[in-house]
Amino acid sequence: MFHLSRVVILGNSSYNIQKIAKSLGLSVTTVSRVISNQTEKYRISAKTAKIVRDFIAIHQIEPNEIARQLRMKSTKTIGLIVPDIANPFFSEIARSIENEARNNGYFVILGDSNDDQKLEEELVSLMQKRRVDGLIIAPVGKDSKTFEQLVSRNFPLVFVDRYFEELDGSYVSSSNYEGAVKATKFLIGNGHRKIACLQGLHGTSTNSNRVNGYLETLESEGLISDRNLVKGDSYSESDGYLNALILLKEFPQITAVLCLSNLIALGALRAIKELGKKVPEDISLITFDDQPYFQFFQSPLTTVAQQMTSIGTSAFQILLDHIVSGEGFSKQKLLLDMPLIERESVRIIGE
Amino acid sequence: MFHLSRVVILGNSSYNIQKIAKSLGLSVTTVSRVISNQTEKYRISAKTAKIVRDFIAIHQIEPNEIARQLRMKSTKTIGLIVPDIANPFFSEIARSIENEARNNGYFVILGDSNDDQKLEEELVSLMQKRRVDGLIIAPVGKDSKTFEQLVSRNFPLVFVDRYFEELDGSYVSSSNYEGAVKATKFLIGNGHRKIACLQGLHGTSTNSNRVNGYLETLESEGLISDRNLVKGDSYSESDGYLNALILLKEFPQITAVLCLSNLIALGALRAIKELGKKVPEDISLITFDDQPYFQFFQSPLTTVAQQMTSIGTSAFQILLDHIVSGEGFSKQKLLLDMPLIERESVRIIGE
DNA sequence: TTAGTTTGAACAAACGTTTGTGCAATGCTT
DNA sequence: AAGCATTGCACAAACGTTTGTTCAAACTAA
Repeated sequence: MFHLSRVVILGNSSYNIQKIAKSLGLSVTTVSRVISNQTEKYRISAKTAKIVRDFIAIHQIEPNEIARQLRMKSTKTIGLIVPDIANPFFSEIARSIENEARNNGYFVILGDSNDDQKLEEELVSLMQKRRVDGLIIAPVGKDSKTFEQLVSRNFPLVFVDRYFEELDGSYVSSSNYEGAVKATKFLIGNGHRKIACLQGLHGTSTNSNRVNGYLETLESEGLISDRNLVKGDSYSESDGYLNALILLKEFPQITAVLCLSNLIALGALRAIKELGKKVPEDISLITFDDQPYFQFFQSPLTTVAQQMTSIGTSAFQILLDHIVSGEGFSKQKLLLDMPLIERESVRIIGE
Repeated sequence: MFHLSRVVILGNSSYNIQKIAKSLGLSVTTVSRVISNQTEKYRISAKTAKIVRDFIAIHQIEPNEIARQLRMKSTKTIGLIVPDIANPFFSEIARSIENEARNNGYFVILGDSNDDQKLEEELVSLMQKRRVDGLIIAPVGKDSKTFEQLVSRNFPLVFVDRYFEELDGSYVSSSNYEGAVKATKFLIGNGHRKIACLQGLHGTSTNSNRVNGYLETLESEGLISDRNLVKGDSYSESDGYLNALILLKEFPQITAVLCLSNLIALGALRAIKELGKKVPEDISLITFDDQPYFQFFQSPLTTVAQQMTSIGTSAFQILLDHIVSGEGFSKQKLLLDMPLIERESVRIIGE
């Protein structure tokens, strides 16, 4: 027999629990129960358990998780769909979700919708096929129809960043209205009267809330709120650039601009530079979404920050809660505080 | 009968192809073959195919992908493990990989190793259990032992960014040596003689290549290469900060510093600022890993750029090649060009 | 009409787990 | 020594697909 049993097999050489069972003269059942630590419940002797465990350790066997998923009807996987994983705002959220997920035994499969509604819908469908246990989505945000069925089926789902008023789904976002109020008041407090706003995607919750906060603050502070000073229709750098250009040419009296995203701010900065103007000497600027590197800018940016890490961990916790409690879960809507971080991009205008 | 068949069932109400078959009075086999577009091969009539397809469309059925994966022994999923998904360098790579993967019918599951070797190893193991078809890993990088078995088993695997000389695995990275040479020559060409280097994790391929490029260029250009001017042991912001502080205090004669990562540069900048010095007036700076926002810095940073998108797409293509060609695959080692992007963080020193 | 061919679909095994239940063998009690 | 409780493990079905093969019905040709 040449001691065949002593041949060393490296790595995961397609061993499965059936082969383990055969090699050890045990039943598949027993092996399975040892692996899943059910030895107590099913009275597997300590001796047998050790034999199995040693064998697995020596041969470095990784039991087939797919089969387990099929049998258990649970994949221990969640889907994460974001509009742009390369945007530090979303990648920071992704990081905290991944961390939280892993610490709770879940995997996350990543989908980048590229801010495209169609693609987003496709990703949702694909992830359903994959039988993810739940979804965390930073939706593109204009249209809730993709998610209606998911929500009405009570499928575990949490929106982050943007959400839908008309949909009774869980979400975690920031108190965007209050954030905008804070920023606008700060500008007014520093003497600014002609304040423009570079907005993001029209019709998204995030955007509406911020724009409303901005407009209503202007009015409550006794200034005129001029819709013409609100421009833009995307959270992107290019949109920020283009509209900053238009805005500053059209209304030279503008002394401050409120940017509704980090990318928009980058675009605005590019436009301002190109026009030969300076921040904050010529134009003051406040933006949403704080980034660590903002402090190193020519003029370190004053920002309204989102608590990305908290958004991520809360979102996962809510999702997990939904997954485990199933039908009995009641939707959670969470709005996190937005601290104003003062740096040097806002000039004080004397009266 | 109350026309029960007309009850509208919304969404994926746990329909599977068995129930479809039963509802339609067909066999599971037939339904499966329609779904997988094998109607030609198995001669399913167009009429039958249409009936099945219509039924699926109406009821919005998503066939169970898990069962398919089990049967097919292929998950159409790859694992992506990076040290820090919140680092724009890695998130950009992640984006291009996700894109490329989706366009080829693959999903990517995300793992953040948090620059921790232990965690990285665990992630690899977990992903093996999940039966990913392949792995793309930006390894922490000090120790190749985690991957030895994977490579010797010829498991589809591509390293990005960092890799291991001693391991015959595929990788996609940048020509780090040449990049460092370019940067160092640029500094010397601008009159700098005392050039320090803030390095990343010691013992990683990326770091060694860059440090060697730096040191050897100093010598080839007739300057003294001083090992004491090379400090640091991590690609992180905090490491950059700490070592910049030490370095600048210890050697006040330094006129330029070469940072081996974007995060290190951020840390160095913080230290320089704290010491009351200015870039480039007091200290010139070049860093690896270009970021779009570098142009807006107090002193727009001159950088040695990596082609993140190309790294990602190439890595996936190589991986796919390995997956489909199986045993017959021959390893690919790819080093992408690193363009030097000149901005304003390097001062010209007169002789 | 008969034999041969083509068409359209079904049977059943397999992928690798988990788990309710059954059943010897052993231990304990009196 | 007999009866009962406990211990330790195995049987077999189920999860939802895919696919080689079989087979009846319909068509074709002579």
